[in-house]
Amino acid sequence: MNIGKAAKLSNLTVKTVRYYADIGLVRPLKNNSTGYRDFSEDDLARLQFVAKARKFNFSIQECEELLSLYSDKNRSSQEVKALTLDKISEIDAKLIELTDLRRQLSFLANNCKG
Amino acid sequence: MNIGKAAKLSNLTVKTVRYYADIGLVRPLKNNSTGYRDFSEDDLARLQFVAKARKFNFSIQECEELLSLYSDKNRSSQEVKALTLDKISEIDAKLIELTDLRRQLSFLANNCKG
DNA sequence: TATAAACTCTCCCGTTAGTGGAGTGTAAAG
DNA sequence: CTTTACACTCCACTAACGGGAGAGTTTATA
Repeated sequence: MNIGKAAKLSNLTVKTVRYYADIGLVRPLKNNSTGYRDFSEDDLARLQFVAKARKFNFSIQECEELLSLYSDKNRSSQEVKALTLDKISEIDAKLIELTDLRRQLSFLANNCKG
Repeated sequence: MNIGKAAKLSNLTVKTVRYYADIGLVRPLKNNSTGYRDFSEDDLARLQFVAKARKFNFSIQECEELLSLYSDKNRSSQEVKALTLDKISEIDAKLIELTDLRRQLSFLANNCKG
């Protein structure tokens, strides 16, 4: 699929998708005559995953680590599992903090006469 | 308190705190003779709040809006309440997405022989 | 079939939210 | 009293994009 469709389906801008292709986060085929990028379903899945993870300040490098869980055959499964569990506990910490942030704001809203 | 303590208590780096002071997010007093910044408890509270909110990609501008809920007397309380409720629903959306991200990773970990 | 609209490309500069380091002054501990 | 820790300014650099120019491509429409 073309970049516009890939962007739409992953909730990213065309600019961002192009950037991700430039840094090798996805590697779409390139049409030799037109130069248009051609994104596969796998590319799309990666984009969708990154779009989510980036929202929570996982850096692009961390996204790459997480993506490698899907595809990298060079890692031992112990290593993969350990890394995954690690990221899950990071997410759990974020969930707690986010809930706390919500509580703070709720408190504000409730104590507001408006 | 000095910048080092403020940084430690807010889980930010000294550099970041200095940056926040530069852009006026906090306005510590300045010792005339030494040039050292002097952070109040209120400054600290602001720093702690921003430290949390920034983790979830609220921009600095949004952080300022949220901080104004605490202190800005020029806003009507309706306006304040509306803004707060708005941010709370953003947080709720983030909570859902984050939970979904966790689910995806858990699935990976469970299906991993490691 | 012409042509306009919509999409794509590369290139380059701008922005946000910082980080790193040099060079220098200040405070505290031995 | 001097070493160590902490503070300051200033400048350059980074990550992760966004804006827009200038040019080619594809699709819809007249």
